[in-house]
Amino acid sequence: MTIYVEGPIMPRITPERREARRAEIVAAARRCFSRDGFHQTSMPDIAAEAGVSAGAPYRYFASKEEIILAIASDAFRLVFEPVERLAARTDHASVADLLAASLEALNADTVTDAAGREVPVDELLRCAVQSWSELLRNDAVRAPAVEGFQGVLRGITEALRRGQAAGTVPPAVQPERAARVVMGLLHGCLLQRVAFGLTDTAGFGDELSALLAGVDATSGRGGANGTTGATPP
Amino acid sequence: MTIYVEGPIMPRITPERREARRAEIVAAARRCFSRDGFHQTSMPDIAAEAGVSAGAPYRYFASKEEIILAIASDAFRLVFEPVERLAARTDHASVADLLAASLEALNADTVTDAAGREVPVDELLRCAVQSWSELLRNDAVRAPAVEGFQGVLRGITEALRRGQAAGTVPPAVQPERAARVVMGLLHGCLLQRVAFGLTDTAGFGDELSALLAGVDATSGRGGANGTTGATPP
Amino acid sequence: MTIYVEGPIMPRITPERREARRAEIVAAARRCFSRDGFHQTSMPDIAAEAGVSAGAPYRYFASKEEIILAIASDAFRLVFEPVERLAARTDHASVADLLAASLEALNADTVTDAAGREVPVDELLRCAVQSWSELLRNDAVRAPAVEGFQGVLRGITEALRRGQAAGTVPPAVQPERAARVVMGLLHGCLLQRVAFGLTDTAGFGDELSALLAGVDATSGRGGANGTTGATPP
Amino acid sequence: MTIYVEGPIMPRITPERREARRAEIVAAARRCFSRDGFHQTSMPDIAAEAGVSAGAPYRYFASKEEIILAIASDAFRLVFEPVERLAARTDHASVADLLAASLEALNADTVTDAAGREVPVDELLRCAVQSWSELLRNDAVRAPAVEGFQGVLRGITEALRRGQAAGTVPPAVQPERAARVVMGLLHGCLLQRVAFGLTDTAGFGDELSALLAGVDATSGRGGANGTTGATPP
DNA sequence: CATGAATGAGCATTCATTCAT
DNA sequence: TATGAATGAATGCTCATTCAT
Repeated sequence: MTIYVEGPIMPRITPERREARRAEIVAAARRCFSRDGFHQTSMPDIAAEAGVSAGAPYRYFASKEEIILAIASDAFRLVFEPVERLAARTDHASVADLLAASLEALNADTVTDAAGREVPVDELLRCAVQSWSELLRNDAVRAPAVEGFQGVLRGITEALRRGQAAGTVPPAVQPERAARVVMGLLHGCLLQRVAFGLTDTAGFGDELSALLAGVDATSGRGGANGTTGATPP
Repeated sequence: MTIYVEGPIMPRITPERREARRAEIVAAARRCFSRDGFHQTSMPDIAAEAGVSAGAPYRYFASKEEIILAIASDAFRLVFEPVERLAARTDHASVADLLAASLEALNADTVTDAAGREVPVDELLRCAVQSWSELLRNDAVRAPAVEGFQGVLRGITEALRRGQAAGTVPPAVQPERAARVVMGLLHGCLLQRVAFGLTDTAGFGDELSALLAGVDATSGRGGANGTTGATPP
Repeated sequence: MTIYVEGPIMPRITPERREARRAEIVAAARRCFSRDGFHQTSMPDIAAEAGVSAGAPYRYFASKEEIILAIASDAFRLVFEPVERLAARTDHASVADLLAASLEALNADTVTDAAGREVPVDELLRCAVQSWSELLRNDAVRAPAVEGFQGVLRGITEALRRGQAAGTVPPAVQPERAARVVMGLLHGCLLQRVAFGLTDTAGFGDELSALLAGVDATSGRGGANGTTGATPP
Repeated sequence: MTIYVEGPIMPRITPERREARRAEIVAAARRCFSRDGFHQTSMPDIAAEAGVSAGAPYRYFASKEEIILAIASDAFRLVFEPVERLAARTDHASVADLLAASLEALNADTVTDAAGREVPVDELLRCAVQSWSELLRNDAVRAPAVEGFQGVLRGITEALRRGQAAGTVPPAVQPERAARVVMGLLHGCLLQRVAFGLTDTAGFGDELSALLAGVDATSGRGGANGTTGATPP
């Protein structure tokens, strides 16, 4: 005898499984994009890399652009989050500290994403560089990127203000401008690593410290500062 | 309509005319690339923008990639040349001077190319960002770009060494690393300008000076702003 | 959620329930087809409109074509049945009577199908027009449609013959040809209603009467109505 | 020596050649559509039928829909033009004359299009039936079709009014309604020919005459129309 | 039985490139 | 030389259908 209860029938795959599948597709897309670029990668390429059929990605993303957007977001988050986190919690960070914190993420081999999955940093950084191109002409990429960037800038600015109050940041520093310098160095370092083959990013942060500290160190001397072209006799 | 009588072989157009035509095509491509991106621009788009037939660009460039390459080269040259030039000729440049010199180019509205033609800086910078994506996976773009970058780096390094000898650069500075910091700031600033809408690049260079000078300032000197080459005794 | 215990084979749903489900799917398909056309409607569209899963329609129909076939049949039946019914039972119908009977169905808002379900006439008529396209190249649609059409034609022909015997149809009328005229007017009227926006189908039938009666009128006799074929010598 | 005059260079193909090529593609599409239907015909099918490459049709039509539209227009024109032409020039047409004129076109094997090319009538009529489906949900097809239809209706209406003035149309006829009857019969006849396999459209028009004349005949005037085989003495 | 994820062939369309004129 | 028509492979995406759960 058959007993049955009317009611909605459960989906064939659990939300976890679905999420895992989506992540596989994202990971495959990231590998493809990192290797071949957003526009040299076709949707069939992504499907093949993920080991699924050509139609499968469309059950998880409405379009190729949506995949690009997801990966660009991940990439920007990787770059922005560490420095934002430090900026949020410290009251006596120096400029060099903030930069060092942000560069740290670039030096890791992998990061762990929100769902606990390991993601190769190098892939994400290569996607980040491509996302810069993308945001030039794609509002869906630009808007959140710009907003995220401004958020980080604000975070750093505030941290520097607190640092000035705490005496760890020189009073002559203009927080808004310095925040841009920190982000500029971060982006510049990122680019050197992935595009120009200079993977030694550690020295990068160190050198800013050295530049500042070096001046400081010599500060017995007067015009230790390089800007002063005219060092007095 | 063209009427012509066959005769002894001679170029149908003068070399000057040919060069001008090529430049028109490059300029059209640059406008398209700047507006729509390398891969969203089709060859017919470029031809239409240049006001020539679909086949015409192929008489000047073997392929679309070659046009991209030409424009990427122009873009990299714009970024590298000013700082390289300063580095080559000065014996007592400070770190901030070098950065200021390189940022200057980014602030102009137009530059003059090798053939004396005016080129909008903004277009070139947008193409530069896209070229970064391109060089990730295109050897023809990467090789000269990396070489150019290393050349600039060497130039700055040498200039800093000479600066240390001259006393305008603190001895604690490591020239190789500092050169990378300068280029990192240059690229970071460029990106902020074209991708994140922060066009105030002037303050950017100023702030590095301030950071350095600020430290200095704490050691007794007031001059908050590093750009002032002329610090009185 | 469905809980069930295996047991002796028995239908999981009652035949009534199954039939009702099938009817829902047909109704959903009819709405979709009427709105978007046979070929702009996808199977997922139909399933969604019916509120069932994508696979469900395949438990009732082997293919999309079978659904089209079912609906085309309904549509043709709607058009053919009323006139066939009148033709079958009358012994003294005039040409105009037959036409009027067939047009009546087109003027209703809904009809009741074999299972007693209300079906919007407009939906069915729109499907009928599409079925004409379909039968041009689909034998499964054409064969029954042509057979049905010929059946109606025969029915009308016979009715006209009986009418001639009864004196309600003029002897000069050729029954086969007149039957085609009746059906032609029916189809033409249908098309005007659904495709050309002329919903006033009532006047349509009236006018044929007028045309016939009008001629009659000019010949001196009062018989205002063409249905009165019975002009005695 | 080469003499040349600057100026626009002529296109490689003459406008005539271009027009001929376009006509070939239209003819190929018409054959495909007539055989397989609008939506079962793919663009590659059309290109192959025309003996050109897959991309070629896009140099003449922006999209598949545009090809459909062009052919639907041709089809509607074929149906509307003959009756419209007669209606425009006659002052003493009878209802039967107008119908006969419009049916004549359906009986031809080929018609000559605006550019003087022979077009098989059967193909066009099959496309006409499909266009009826198309106009149900495609505004680009519907708008001109409805407008054309209303134009013909007006033309017939006016002709009937003039006929009433001339005494060739009975005064009891309501011109608007009769015009719709004429068009309804035309469409119904068309459908019988292409969809239901009844190619004898001649008898169709004859019978309307018979229906009218038959009545008339009984009133003493004699067999007005040759179709009425059975004119009693 | 019912679900809905998955498949994979197919489609409309684009575009880098060629080449007859 | 310059033109622009033509090519044909490739792309993003859809959808009828299947089948494991």
